[in-house]
Order: sequence, then C-alpha cells, then structure tokens
Amino acid sequence: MLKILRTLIDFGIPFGVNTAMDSIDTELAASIRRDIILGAIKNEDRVSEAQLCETYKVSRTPVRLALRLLEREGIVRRGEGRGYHVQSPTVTDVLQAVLVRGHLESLAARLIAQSPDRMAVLPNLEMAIDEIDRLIDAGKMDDASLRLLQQQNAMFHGTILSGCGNDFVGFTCKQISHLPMLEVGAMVFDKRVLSTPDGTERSLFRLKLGNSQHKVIFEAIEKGDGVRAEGMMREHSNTMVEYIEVFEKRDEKLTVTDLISYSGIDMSPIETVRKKT
Amino acid sequence: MLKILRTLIDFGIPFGVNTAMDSIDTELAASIRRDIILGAIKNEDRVSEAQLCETYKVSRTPVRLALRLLEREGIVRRGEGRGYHVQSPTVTDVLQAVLVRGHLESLAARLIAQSPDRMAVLPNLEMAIDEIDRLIDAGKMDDASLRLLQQQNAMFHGTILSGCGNDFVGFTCKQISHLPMLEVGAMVFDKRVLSTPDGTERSLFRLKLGNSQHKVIFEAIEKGDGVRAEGMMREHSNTMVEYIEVFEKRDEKLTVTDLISYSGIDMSPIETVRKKT
DNA sequence: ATTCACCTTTTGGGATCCCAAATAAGGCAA
DNA sequence: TTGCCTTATTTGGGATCCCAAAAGGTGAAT
Repeated sequence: MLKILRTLIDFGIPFGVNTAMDSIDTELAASIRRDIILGAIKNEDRVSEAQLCETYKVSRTPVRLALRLLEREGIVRRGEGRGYHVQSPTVTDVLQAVLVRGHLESLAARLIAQSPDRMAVLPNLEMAIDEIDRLIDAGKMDDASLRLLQQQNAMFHGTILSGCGNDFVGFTCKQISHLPMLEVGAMVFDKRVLSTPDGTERSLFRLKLGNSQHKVIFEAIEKGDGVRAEGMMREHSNTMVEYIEVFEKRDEKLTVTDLISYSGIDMSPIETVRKKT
Repeated sequence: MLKILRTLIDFGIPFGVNTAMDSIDTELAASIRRDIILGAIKNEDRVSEAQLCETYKVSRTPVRLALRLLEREGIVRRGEGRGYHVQSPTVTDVLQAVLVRGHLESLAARLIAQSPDRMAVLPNLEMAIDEIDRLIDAGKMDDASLRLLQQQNAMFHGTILSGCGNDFVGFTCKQISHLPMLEVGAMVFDKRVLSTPDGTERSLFRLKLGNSQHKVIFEAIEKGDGVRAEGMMREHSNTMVEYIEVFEKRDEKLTVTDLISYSGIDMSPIETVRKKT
C-alpha cells in the first residue's frame, strides 16, 4: 500500500494548476473549496446538492463526490439532519496545520538521517540549496523569482518527505495540504513588505536564514545525525508559524485570504468546470 | 473548521462496531476494507464497480463513493486506464503508520503540557491510569479484561489528543486509523502468548510498564514539562513498534491478519450491508 | 507468423429518476 | 394568540440509464 503515493506526491506543482485532468468531481471540489476559502461561500452557510448543481452546472453525482471529499477535508460538515454546512478555515486552523506539518517533517528529517541509503537524496537537496542561494544572490523578489524560490523550497522539503523511507509521513502531510499555504514547502510573504526596498532586503535575509537552516539539515543528514536533523527541521518549520503569528499580531483582522495572497499563489481563474451539455 | 471533530473523535469505540448508522456507502466501504484486509479480496486484484455491485448487492452509486473513500485511504488504487487495483496493507505499512501516529501523539503530549488549561484533562487521565492499574491487579487477561484495558488505554490517549488544543493532531491521527490496530490507543497482544500462565505474567508486566509510562506522562503534563511529556510519549509509542518487530522477527510470514487477531478486535460478522430490494 | 487496424465488449463517469426522511408551512384547537 | 398536529415541499441517498473511453479480441495484410 501507498508505494505509489511516493511518486504521486507532486511536490513543486503550484496549487490549483493541477492539469492532471481529474474527473469532474475533483475539479468541482477544487472550485467549491476555492469559493469557500476565498469567501464566495460564507462560513456556516447551508449548501445543498441541488443548489451546487445549479451554480456549477453539473449533475448531482459529481456534486456528491465532491461534497464527500470536502467533508473529509473538514471544510464542509454534514449536520445532524439534512444539509451540509460550510466550515471556513480560520487563521488558527492554518497555524495548527502548519505546526502539525512541521512536526511530521521533522520526523522525516530524522528518519532520512538514520536511513542507510540517505546518500541518494543528497544531490537533490544540494541542488535545491544551491538554486535558492543563486536566487537570493540575484536579489530580485518579483513574482517569477518568488515562484522559483517556492519551487526549489518545495523540492527540498518534498525530497526529504518522499525519501525518508516511511511513506506514511508524506501521505499524512498530503492529507492536510488542501490549503495553498499548507502545501509542502510553501512559503508566506507579505506582498506589502516586498513592495519596499527595505522590505525586500529583510525578506532576502529571511530566505538566507532559511537556506542556512537547509544547509544544516543537509549536513546532519549527510553525517547521519538524526537528532540534529530533526531539531533543525523543527526550528525551520517553526519559522513559518512565527511569521504568521507576527502577521496576526500586527493585523487583528488577518484572514485566510490574506495568507493566501501572501503565499503568492494565484487562485483566481480555474474555471475548468465544464458546462453541462 | 474541525472544531466539531474534537467531539467526533470517537475514542474508545471498538472497530467495526460503529452502529452510527452511516449511509450505505460508509458501511460498504467498511465491508470492502475488511475483505481486503482479511484477504478475501487479494492484493493486486482488479476490482470493478459492477462486480462489487454484484457481490455486495448494492447499486453503483454507493460503490463509487466507497471506492473513492478507499482510494483516499490508500488501500485501493485507481490505475492509469480503467479499473481499480487493490493494494493490501502490509505489516510494514502498519509499522510505518504506528510510527507516525506515535510521533503525532508525542506532539499532542507536548502541546497539552504547555497548555494553560491542561488541568482540565488531568482527572480523565488519572481515572484511566487507576482503572488500568485495577485491571492489572486483577491479573486476568481474558477477552473481557482485554477489552476494558483497550478502552481505558484509548481513553488515556484520546484525552491527550483531543485536549491538546490543536485539533489537527487528532484529525490527522484519525486519517490514518483505518486499520484496527491503528486506532488511537489500540494495543497488540499475541493470543498464543496469553494462553500460557507465563505469557500472561509477561503481558501483565508489559502493561505495568506501559502504565508507569502513563504516570510519567501524567506527571509531566501536570508540571507543565513539555519536553518530558513529549519524550515519554515517544518512548511509550515506540513500545508497540518494537513489539510488532519482535513478532516479525519471530515469524517471517507475519500477516496483517495476524496483527488484527492480536489486537483482539473482532472483524468478522458485520454484514450490515442491506440487500437491494 | 506477426503486426496493425477495426470492431466488440467492458467499464468508469455523468445525468436523471425515484424514494424516504426531514424540514418548513399551514391550519386547527385550546 | 399560542402551541401542536397534519400536510406540503425540500433534500439527500440509492438505483438506473446513457455515453464515451479503454481494453480486448478478431481478422486481414504483409
């Protein structure tokens, strides 16, 4: 079981752009999820199958499948009697999920450091680290650079998760990544900060710090030091939690939508749900 | 999101006996899962919707829903082209999952020890510890006692998971508990060992050791010592991994079915799938 | 004999229909 | 006017139907 999942885990692929041509229900679920997260469908709203059929122009079968999926993800609740209720994710949820993901990643780091065939993943890790260094040195923080950074970061973290020898770690991580900033290796940046030269400088410093942690993790894995790898990864993961908490402190009204926009991921125009003929 | 999950997490309820009267598809999924785990449907078998309709006497709608669920659980794979393939869980899978679950529980232990309102859970924990002590003192290891032990153990572990303040930890644990021995707080005993007086003695010792670990965890939580709580819980969780590994070493041909029978859970006669009228 | 093309069969996905349960609405009695 | 019971309507779950794509099989041509 789950052996295939290792290859299935599509690290580095931006959210929403899964051109994997799933069946309608999966795309539909993505659309509904997006509308819930972005607030088009408000919290505690009652959604009915028929209603969703109408708005998304599909039959009830895929709607049911999509609802079941979303129910498992926890963003839709099947009440006592009839009807589904929307449970919009909160910033607290994101923080909790990030914490759990980080904890799982630290496990993966320990496992891979203790693994006899850990040498196989080192080249990938080194490549990601070097690439990130290169991007930092370039000093640009435009969208394209950010995307590349996200990609290399995802590569680093994904390599550890998929190479740690315990497929359940990656599998479990995948289970809680239905929000963009919960994707493995996702990073969060405040766009407003990035718009100033000083902010760019500070963000670059953050990245430098992060990559130096990557290097420590790399070393620990290379030397087989599981404890150090785990500890460093824990610290590394905690960075994102703290960064979001800083946001929260500064802006009481911080929403999940804000966090998504900070994560630099474009959730807008999927619109892949095909019309009913 | 997920706030309700805290109450939903039905710790202590034996596997398979979820009289929760879910809709057919859920029961159907349980039946198929059982048949896969117990080997009635063999590994790598190709299963088709129509075929399942026939054998379980239901329509294709619930079959599809069930298959989607099982696919998410990883025990059924949707191949490249048509058809679903069965991916029977292996003993290695179980070991990996137990490891992940233990890691998550250790996180929960740390969090609850650091939580300001940790005092609220202490009575529950103490009650479970005392009850387990009482059962050990009774010295019986029959099915009824075992069931009570499992129940109290599940209570202990479930309380920590649901009270740690991070709902995602329990949620994530729940995601990987589709096997009986992966249920929170599940324990594994070799029935053959239990049949001898000496074996019973050894099993009781194991329980004593486990409960003394519970006590340490309790203390650590009480004193707010997150590090100790986490470490002890990690050690505690590791016990089960090691026990299974001992099985594996002794019996090369150890199957998941063996482990299930060791977990003392009756998976046989659900048969709740209603006939098509 | 092998290979490729075409045809048949199987099968999964979507749409529609039906039913039972649940909720809402309306009316009757106190 | 208020509370309860009955009725109407909504709605989710299951069954069935339809379709397109994929797998398999057969035959002809090389």
